[in-house]
Amino acid sequence: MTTLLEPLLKSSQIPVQPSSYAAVFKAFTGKSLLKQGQQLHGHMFLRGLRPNAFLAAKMVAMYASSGDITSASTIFHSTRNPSPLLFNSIIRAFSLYKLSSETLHVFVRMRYLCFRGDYFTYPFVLKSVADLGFVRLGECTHGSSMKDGLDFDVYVATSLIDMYVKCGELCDARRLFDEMPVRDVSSWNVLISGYMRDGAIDLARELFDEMPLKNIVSWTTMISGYTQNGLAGEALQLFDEMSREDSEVKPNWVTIMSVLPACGHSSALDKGRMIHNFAQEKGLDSHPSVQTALVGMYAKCGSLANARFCFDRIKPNLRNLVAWNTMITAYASHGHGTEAVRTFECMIQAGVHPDGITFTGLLSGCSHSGLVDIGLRYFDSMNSVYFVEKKHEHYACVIDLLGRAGRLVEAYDLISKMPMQAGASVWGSLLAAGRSHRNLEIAELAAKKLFVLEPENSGNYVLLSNMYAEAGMWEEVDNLRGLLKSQSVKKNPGCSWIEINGKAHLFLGGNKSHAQTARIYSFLEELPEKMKAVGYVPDTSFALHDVSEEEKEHSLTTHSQKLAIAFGILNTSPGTVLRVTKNLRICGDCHAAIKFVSRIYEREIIVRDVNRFHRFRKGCCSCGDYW
DNA sequence: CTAGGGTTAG
Repeated sequence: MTTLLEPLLKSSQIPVQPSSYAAVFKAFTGKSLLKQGQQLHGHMFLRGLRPNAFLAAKMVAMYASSGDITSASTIFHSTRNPSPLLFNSIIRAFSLYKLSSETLHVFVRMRYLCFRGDYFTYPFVLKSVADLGFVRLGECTHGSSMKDGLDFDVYVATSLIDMYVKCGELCDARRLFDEMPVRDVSSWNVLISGYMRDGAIDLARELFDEMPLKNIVSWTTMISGYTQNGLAGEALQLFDEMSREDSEVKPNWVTIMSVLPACGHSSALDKGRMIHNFAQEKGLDSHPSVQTALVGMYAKCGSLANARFCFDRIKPNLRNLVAWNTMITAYASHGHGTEAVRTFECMIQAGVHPDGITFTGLLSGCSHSGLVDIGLRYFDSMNSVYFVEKKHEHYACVIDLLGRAGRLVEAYDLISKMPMQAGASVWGSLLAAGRSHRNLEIAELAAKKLFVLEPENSGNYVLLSNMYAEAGMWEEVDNLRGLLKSQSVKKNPGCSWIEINGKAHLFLGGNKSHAQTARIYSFLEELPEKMKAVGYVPDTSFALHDVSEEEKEHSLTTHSQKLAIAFGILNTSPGTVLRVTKNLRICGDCHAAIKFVSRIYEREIIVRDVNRFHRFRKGCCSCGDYW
């Protein structure tokens, strides 16, 4: 491009026609040639040429595409007779920079000057409206597009649907879609995405099945929609379907990035590895966002080493906030607090500014590793050093930090000093702390708040009930059970799953429907004796039943967690690492039992519960019994 | 010119 500029600057017959300049500005647009553009601008200025509206439009486009929105804005504002083209250029520029209110401001002025919007104007204006989420404004814009006779233009109508979707007006979006005379793949995609974001999975699926032509975005929208609605299985199924050889669409990097969290969610390590290999083969693994998604996938599948490996493969200058956050959270969930802290400091060194998510990761990392004072210091520095607002979730982390360490009074004190109303996560942390430090008074206090805040959460009743049971307070246990019934709380059934050779095997507590039930149960029946021989004492306080000690012990042996581990030991060769995932928090008895199992059978067992990872080796757990 | 996106405590 410089070749275009040099002769122009040196030539004795320097162009005087604004249109010549305009042509060169246009040539510079979209090629990050800011320096050359500025040079040309300066040259023009020295020649005393004031840009007309047409030239200004080209300059705006050049500056906007080169990252200098300020200059673009200045040029727009200093042009005296703006044309519709100039308005379109600046509207496009502001909208791309997410300067939504500026976009609308300019659009209003454009209307005031009685210029018609065209199909280059409305999509950008509507995008800004969508970003702001102002339905009323959207309706006005809709009306305006009708007046200009463009409301059924494919682009404009699709943008209108997207706007209604993003403002939460799904019905209006649907009506418009149904009325459209001509639809585009994008029109379908916009609505599908809207339904998915609204959790209307079935409606999304219906449209997807119905649409005449699907492109890669349609497929990816469905996959990420399933993932975000917690339907990992459906996401993976759809991914497989579209990856078949005869499929007319091919996954791209966005698809890969969208499907990886589904592997993470279901702890499908083998599946995740397969997708990683697939991405490598197709050259789709070089994008930093894909690499970040890989870090998250490996971390959630229990493979911290692979997570770190993928993180290191991201080019240092491309490690953005999300990448750092993912790595910090990975260490935190695996109980590697010191590493989380070290990673945080590296991030600061690298000049990346932390956000709220960084601190939830960092603080929970400190919490899981007992780094109480370090955590408290970071909490204090959030506002003052890093200018990150302390939000409710950060208080929840710090209450957890103090609570785990047994500093219950301080934790309670902090709750009373919170600048906002303490919610369920804060009281939940306190309840857990009361439980693990056997402080019935604190636990009762927290539980009472929780019964009001989230009456449907069975976990709270179970936790308190277990504490009553442990203290032999059977009357209170009965009362709680009554309360549980009257509130018609559904007990969230515990389940665990293990992946063997790429296939997931799911176990429910006490369930006997698995094909190998007999083997599993006989394995588990022999287990207590073996464990008792090396010093195990069952902790029956984790069984929520007012029954004899013997029976309690039995129901413990069939916790889903133990079924999955028994199945794993029976179906893998000696020495294979077992990875088990549980939908609830791991119970104390299972935790103790797995420690023994890891020793007796010489296995490394990695357990992921709702909160974190436990890595059992040689009779010890990575959490140091601190969870 | 419109559509799909990786990180969030307990």
